[in-house]
Parts: sequence; structure tokens; C-alpha cells
Amino acid sequence: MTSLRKTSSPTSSKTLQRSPCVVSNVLEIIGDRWTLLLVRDLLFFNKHEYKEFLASPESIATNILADRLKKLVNEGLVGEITHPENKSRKLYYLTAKGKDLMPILVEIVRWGAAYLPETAEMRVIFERIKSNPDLLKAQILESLEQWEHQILNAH
Amino acid sequence: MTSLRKTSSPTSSKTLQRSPCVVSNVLEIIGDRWTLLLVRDLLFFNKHEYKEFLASPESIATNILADRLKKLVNEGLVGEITHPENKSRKLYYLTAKGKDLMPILVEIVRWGAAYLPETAEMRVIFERIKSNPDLLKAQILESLEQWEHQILNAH
DNA sequence: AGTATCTACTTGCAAAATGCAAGTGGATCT
DNA sequence: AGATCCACTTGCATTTTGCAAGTAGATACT
Repeated sequence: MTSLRKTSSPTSSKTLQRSPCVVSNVLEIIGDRWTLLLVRDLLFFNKHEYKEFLASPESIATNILADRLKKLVNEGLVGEITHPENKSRKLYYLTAKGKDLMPILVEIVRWGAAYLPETAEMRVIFERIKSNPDLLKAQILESLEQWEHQILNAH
Repeated sequence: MTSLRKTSSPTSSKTLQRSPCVVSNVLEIIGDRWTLLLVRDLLFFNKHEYKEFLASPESIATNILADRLKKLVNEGLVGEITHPENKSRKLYYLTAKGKDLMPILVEIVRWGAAYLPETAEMRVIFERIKSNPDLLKAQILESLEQWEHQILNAH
């Protein structure tokens, strides 16, 4: 869509309606492997820093990571602040809009659990989804809010 | 991932585990704009033919469409038969595995309804999701099964 | 104070995926 | 038999991705 080189416009979610269909418009924002993997990291794995995203097993390239973070921030799904203990670091976190992607992620995990060979890494989340998905969602939100309380409020 | 030119391997869902994470592996299959738009067409808009997919407002290119249909069939999300009334036409339909993507699609629509400017086209589905999502799901499955009964069983 | 290191990027370039326009080949219609 | 419809395929230009290397600012180390 937008070139990697071009600085994306600062005005947020200008989402020019390409299609009359919501699904299509949503996919313009998150219908890309890397974007959703970042949301996964923010949501399920408590990652908040550039280097943490880089360390994910899918090994995203640095330019793609920078690009996707910028887009996520521009779309208002993610916020950023400088690390309270180190000016050269940044912290990224999900906004309400970003957190609300959780149901989508949960359904993705559920589908994967049903149809894909099992993977150890996600086993815990599988089980929690199977036994009580609403509880899992609540607990994830709770842990995100705790982080926010510690970091954002102090900021 | 695989080149467009190369004929994708006939052995279905060989899904080589690139990542230990389910989300990542699911996204290898459906984490692409066009693929999910085809699922949308099959699920929400009762489309079953190549030309119908081409007619969607996002105007997919013919080579991409052919490629994605092939992948969907290889992954076992979609099945195909020749049109009962015309050998040169084909009918595509969702398998159980494909239909089970519905919760993901529904959550995408729900998120879009909450955060994106409203679009007339999807209004009806919005409302049905809001008032009774499980009923909607049941009704969609029912209508797909009716189609299957008409077409597939007769085949 | 000066140098190394860490951190979040940017840049250049090759390879892959996408989009577009124009075929192709088989089935059907007239 | 010729035209038309249909599901693709092909060639090529453009865009996006992936990789490796660089850069600039902040911190840590001596």
C-alpha cells in the first residue's frame, strides 16, 4: 500500500475506504502477517520493546518492524512512550482499540488448535481458551492494565 | 511465500512449521488479505464461482485469484467441483475446516463495526451480529448446508 | 573525557509478490 | 463453423519484502 520509504502521513487512521465492505477495510489495517504477530506479542507475550519484537521466533526484519510499528501507532492501535529508565529505549503498548483485537486473536488460536499440529509454546493458552475463554480474556486485560498502571501512569 | 509461477505441491497442508506459535502458523494460511476476502465471499455472500469472486468490489487480479483458490483447496479449506450444468465452470465451496473460520470473520466484522466508519453493504450483518451472533452463525451454516444439499449431493 | 556498547531505527540492493493487460484452450451457444 | 463464455496462464512493470550493513543518539565503562 504505502511505500516503506515514504513517511506515512501523521494524520491518524485516514483509512480511505477502498471497499464498501468492513472485512476488507479491517484487513487493510491488520490483514498482514507481521502486524498481527506484533499484536500477538503485545497481547499474549507481554512484549513492549523493539528488541523484544525482534527476538520473536518469526524473526521480523528491522525495516519491516519499524514500518509496522509506525502504522500501528498511526492507526491508533498502539501507543508509545520513551522508557522511563532509558531515553534511548521506547515502550509500545496496546490502546483500547488495539486490545479489542483480542477476540480475533483468540479465534485464530482456537482455529489453529483445532486444525494445526500442536505446538508446545501455545499449549497453555490453548487450555485456558478451551476451559474458559472469557476468563482468559479478562486475565489478559487485567495484566495489561497492571502494566499500564506501573508504567504509563508513572510516566 | 511460494512463487506464483510454481505449481504448489499437491500434497495438502504440508504447512512446514516455521514458527512454534499457532498464531503464526494460522497466519501462514490465512494471513493474507485476498485469502480472507475469498472466505468472506464464500461465507457471507454465497459466492461459489471464479467470476463471482472477480466481481467483488476489491477487484482481485485473475492470477492472484487462481493462486489463492489453489492454495485454499490445497489447504483443505475449500473444495471444488465442476458446475453441474456446464463443464467449463467450477463451483467452489467451504469445507468444514473452512467454515470454522467463521468466528474469526465475525470478530473481524465486529471490530470493524466498532472502529471503522460504517458502510452500507455490511449493515445487515452488523445488526445480526449485534443482536444474536450465535443465531447468525447458525443461519449462515444452515444456508451453506442447503446449498451443499442442492449441489454437492446431487453431484 | 574518550571509547565502546546498546538501542531504535535507516539505507541499498536483490528477490519475491502483486497488479495489469493480453493471451490461451476448452466448452457451449447460435 | 464461428462467436462467446469461462477459467485460467503469461509477460512485464511496479511494489513489497528480506537481508546486511550503516547511522545517530543515549548510556556504561575506564
